Amino acid sequence: MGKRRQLLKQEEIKANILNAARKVVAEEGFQGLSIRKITKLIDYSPGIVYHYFQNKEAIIEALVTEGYERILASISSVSRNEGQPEAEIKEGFTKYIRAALAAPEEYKAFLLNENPSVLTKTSLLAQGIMERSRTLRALGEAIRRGIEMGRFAPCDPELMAQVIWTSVFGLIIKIIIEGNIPQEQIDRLIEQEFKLLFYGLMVRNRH
Amino acid sequence: MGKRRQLLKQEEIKANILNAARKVVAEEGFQGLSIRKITKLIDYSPGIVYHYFQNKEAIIEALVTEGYERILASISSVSRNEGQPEAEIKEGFTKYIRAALAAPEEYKAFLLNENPSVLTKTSLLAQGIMERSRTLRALGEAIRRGIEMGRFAPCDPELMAQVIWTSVFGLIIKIIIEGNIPQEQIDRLIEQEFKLLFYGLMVRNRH
DNA sequence: AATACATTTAAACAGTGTTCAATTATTGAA
DNA sequence: TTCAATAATTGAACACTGTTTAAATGTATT
Repeated sequence: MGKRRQLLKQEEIKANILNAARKVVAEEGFQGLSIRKITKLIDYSPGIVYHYFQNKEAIIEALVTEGYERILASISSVSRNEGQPEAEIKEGFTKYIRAALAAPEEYKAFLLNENPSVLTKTSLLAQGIMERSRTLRALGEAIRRGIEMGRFAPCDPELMAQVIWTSVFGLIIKIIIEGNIPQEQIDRLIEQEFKLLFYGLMVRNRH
Repeated sequence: MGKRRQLLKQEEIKANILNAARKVVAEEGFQGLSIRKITKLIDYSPGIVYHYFQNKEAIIEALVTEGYERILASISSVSRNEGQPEAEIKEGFTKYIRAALAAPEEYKAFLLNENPSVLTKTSLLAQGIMERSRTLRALGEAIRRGIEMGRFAPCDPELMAQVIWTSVFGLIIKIIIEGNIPQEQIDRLIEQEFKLLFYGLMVRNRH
C-alpha cells in the first residue's frame, strides 16, 4: 500500500501547514494567525487543516512547544560543574535566560497558558511543569552541595531553589515585557540578580 | 438643555455596559467576552457600544485598569516606616503581592499587554510603567537608607531595587500561573523570598 | 476496469468586531 | 402645544473567524 510513503506525505503536509503558520505568526503575531491565512499560503482549502490537526489550538501548541523545547534544550546542555555550585547554577540559568529571550513570543505564549485564546492547559503545561520540577531538583541538589561544601548557609534547598527559580522567572518576564532593553543593561541585571541571590545564600562571615 | 443630566445618563449607560461586561467576564473569562453578549444582557443592539466606547479593547482596558488600580492603591497605603527599611520594603511588597493575587485575571491581563487580543499598549501600560518607576524610586530610597544606616551592604540602590522588584514579580506570576497553591505555601514562599533577598542585601559579618 | 480507500473541497453554520444609513426619542424654542 | 434640531438607538450589512460535513476527487489494490 505504500503506507510508509503515505505517512511521509502526511508528515510533509503537516510540516507545510506548520511552516505556513510560522510565516503568518512571524509577520502578524499569534493573534494574526487564522486557518484561512494558513491554507491560502499553501493553496489548500480551509477544511484540510482538520485532517492533520485537531483544531487551531493544536497548531499554536505545536509552534509554542517548538520554541519552548529550544529553551529547555539549553538547560540540559549545562555541564555538571561538580566543583562550584555557584558557577553551575549561574551558567545554567544564564543559558536558560538567553534562550528564553531569543524566543520571547513562544515563552510568553507558554506562560500565558489558559489565557485569552492561546492554549489549552494540556500537554504543554504538563511538560513545562515536569521540566521545571526536574530543573528545580537539579538546582536543589546544587544548593545542597553548596551547603555541604560550606559555601552556602544552611537552609531548605528545595524551597530556596523555588525562590531562585521564581526570581529568574521574573527577570525573564520583565525583560520580555519591557522590551527594547539594551543588551548591556540586561547583562547587568542578570549579573546583579545572581550576585544578590548568591550573597543571600552564602554563609555569613565571609570577606 | 439639561446637559448635566445627559452626561449623567451617558455615564450611566457606560456603567451598564461595563457591568454587563464584568458579568460576562466573571462567567466566561475574558476570551468569552463579546459585544453581542454584553448588549444582549442590557437589552440593547450591538452598535450601541460604539457610541460609548471606541471599541471592544477599550472595554477590556477599562475592566483591567479597574483591577490593576486596586493593586496599585494597595501600594500607596504603605506607611513610611522610617526606622526599619526592611520592614517597610517587606510590608509594601507583601501588600502588593496579596492585592495582585486577589485579582489574578486582571494582573495577568495587564502583564500580557500587547499579547493575544487583550490590550493595546496605550494608557494602561504607560500607567503601569509610571507607577512601577514610582515604586522603584521608593524602593531604591529605602535601600539607600538601609545602606546609610549600615544595615545593607554598599551597592547601587536603583539596580538592587530593580532586581528585587523583578523577583517579586516572578513570585506573583508563578503563583498565579501555577494556581491552586495552598495559602500556607504561598506564605512560606513570600517569607523565604524576602529572607533570601534581605540576606543578600545585608552587610557581611553579622550574626 | 472496478472497487475500496484516502484526500481534498466547497459550502454552510454559528459566531465575531465594526460601520453606517435609517429610524426613533428627546430636547429647546416659537 | 407644535415644530425643528439634535441626540440616541437600531438593524442590517460587511468582512472576518473556527469548525463541520456531504460530496467530489484522487489514488492505490484487487
